[in-house]
Amino acid sequence: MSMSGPVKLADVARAAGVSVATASRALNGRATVHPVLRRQVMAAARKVGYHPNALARGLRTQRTETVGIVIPTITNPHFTEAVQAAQDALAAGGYTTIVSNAARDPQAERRDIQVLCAGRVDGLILSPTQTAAAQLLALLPARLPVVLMDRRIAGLPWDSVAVDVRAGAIAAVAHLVARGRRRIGLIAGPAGISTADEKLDGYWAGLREQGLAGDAELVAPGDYTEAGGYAAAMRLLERRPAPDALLAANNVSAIGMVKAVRARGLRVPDDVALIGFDDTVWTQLIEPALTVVAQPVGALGATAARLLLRRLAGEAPPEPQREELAPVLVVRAST
Amino acid sequence: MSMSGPVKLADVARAAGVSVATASRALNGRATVHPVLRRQVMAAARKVGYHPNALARGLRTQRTETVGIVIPTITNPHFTEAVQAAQDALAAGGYTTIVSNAARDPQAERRDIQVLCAGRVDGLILSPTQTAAAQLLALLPARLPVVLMDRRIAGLPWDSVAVDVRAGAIAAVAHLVARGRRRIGLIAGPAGISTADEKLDGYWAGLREQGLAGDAELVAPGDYTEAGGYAAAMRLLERRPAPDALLAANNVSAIGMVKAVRARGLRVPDDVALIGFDDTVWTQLIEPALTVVAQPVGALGATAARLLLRRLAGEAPPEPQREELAPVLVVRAST
DNA sequence: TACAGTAATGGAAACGATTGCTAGCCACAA
DNA sequence: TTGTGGCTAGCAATCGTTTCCATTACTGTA
Repeated sequence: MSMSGPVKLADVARAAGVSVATASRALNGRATVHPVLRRQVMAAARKVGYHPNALARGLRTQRTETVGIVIPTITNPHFTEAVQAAQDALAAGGYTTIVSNAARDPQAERRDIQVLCAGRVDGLILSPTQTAAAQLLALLPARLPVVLMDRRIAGLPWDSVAVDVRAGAIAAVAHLVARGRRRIGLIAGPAGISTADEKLDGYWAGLREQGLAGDAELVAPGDYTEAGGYAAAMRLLERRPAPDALLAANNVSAIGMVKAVRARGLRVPDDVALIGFDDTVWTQLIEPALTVVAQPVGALGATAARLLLRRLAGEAPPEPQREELAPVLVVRAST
Repeated sequence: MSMSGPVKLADVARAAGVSVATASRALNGRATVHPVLRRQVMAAARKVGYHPNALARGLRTQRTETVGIVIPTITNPHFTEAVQAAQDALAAGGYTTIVSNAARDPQAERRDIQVLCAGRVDGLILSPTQTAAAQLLALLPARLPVVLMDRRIAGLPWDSVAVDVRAGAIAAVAHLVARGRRRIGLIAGPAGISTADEKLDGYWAGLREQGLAGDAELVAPGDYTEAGGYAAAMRLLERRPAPDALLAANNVSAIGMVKAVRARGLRVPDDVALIGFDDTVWTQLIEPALTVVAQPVGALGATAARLLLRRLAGEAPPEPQREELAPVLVVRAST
């Protein structure tokens, strides 16, 4: 019973008194196996505690029924909600999902991507952060179906889905101006990431649309972290004349923004109005509740999954599909 | 160039003018291969865009350098922070990590566990929710190193690490009583999950230690969800005499608790004091800030990783190790 | 020059599954 | 009795690596 290594198909076959081939067919529900033998095999498998080796099976069939999802941080609800939704959709399509959070450094990201795609998955959903387009292409097997989620990267022949955050930023600026704000500070995201670039672009476009010149001094570089958001907000609040509104480029830096405003003892929205990106759990719990550009993160994941499933089924047109989701400005007490 | 299927080692060997054996040795940095040939092979590999097939390699070597982590929900920071920490520790040990969130139903949980462990990983970190001990044992290959994280399950021969939440609940009750509270309501977790059971146990033990009889009417069954927490809090607040304090068994149900108290228009802590479990991002942002039993979730993950790495290295004693981490009561304005 | 000893290479056997092909068996009809 | 055909079961090839083992080439010494 407790002899050598893991129990394999051959053990089942021996216990059932049949060949490996028959055992395999019986367990996989293949047609041509006698009902009696099938039952024998099933019983034997249970008795010896058989678990098929996914590696061997995948090697032979060239399919793993598994897709990989690579996200920058597993601790940001923006991504985990998307993953959750993607996972549900993929499960409905018969695929299991494995998640890898890259974060850390570019090298780790590349390594993680490589580990995942080296034959382990049938497809990939990617939200790359640090790795350039050319490198990504070189990293992945040419034929592997890939969907970019929450990222746009020029020159990659893959489907992609993203939220129109440029429009979101424009809407946020318009809303603030409608509330009488004129000096709007932006806590930007890291340059080079498509979402950050688009938000910055939308910020300027929004000001232009409102007939405002804007002030480069009111744009503080950030890095999508709480500490970065705090520091950026602090710097912006020192500008003179002072900003009468702040816009944080993502949910994490918004936390830093809120803390900075409180540390300064400013009243919201009287002294300064606040807007964040992404509607996370705490935005309605704080006082005053935070106005946000809500992103349909669930739809983000679900759409990515849908695109990938279509590719996997071979039903997608050859040219890359490009889906765009609309954000929603949720107005609350902070503006 | 763009011919059939994925490029394999044989292609590299052909391009470099060597045998597959030599190509393999060169790429793996094995000793006995001539420097010149090695360079040739490396160059050839890069040129043809070679990526080793992890399935084939794993099949041959019987190792994947990968560990799996199965958690109930990827959207709860309690788990994602632990995963993050575990991942860092495992990466330092040379392992990559794949995460699977089970949630949904018991069947999905079992399927996910099985998918992961079927030869794909060298070890497993598990926070099982729905699956009974006996089933778990049957599910996994006998020799697979497993660590239970944030769960205690009797009768399983595996290492485990958990927070002493019983002590946490006792401390919470003691603190409330010291603040003059006598009717303490508990929004419990789902019975059967070790953390929920221990918190409940600690709640009663805490009352006993304070010389209070307690009142079964003040314990509301919950399910670790926001909706459940809201409903439970609402029910508790209807009791007469009314509770003068509420304790929520986890971070998610605490959100429901806070919202219920606000919906009732009660003042915190004057009308009712509040305590939650787990110190998440919003606990300091709300007004008044929430007193919590903070759990060392990072240490939870790191410890799980450490235990697993020891097992993988074969350095662990045969009997299951059992680590316990201490929670910390963080007193804020809500009590 | 011959020989021993070392270093480097290639052939081929695993790893554990799936599956095309062949062949045995049996019933039935001629 | 013999031929035909439909079910089934088994043999053996295959997936892409790694690695054991044998073999070859080369170095240095007697």
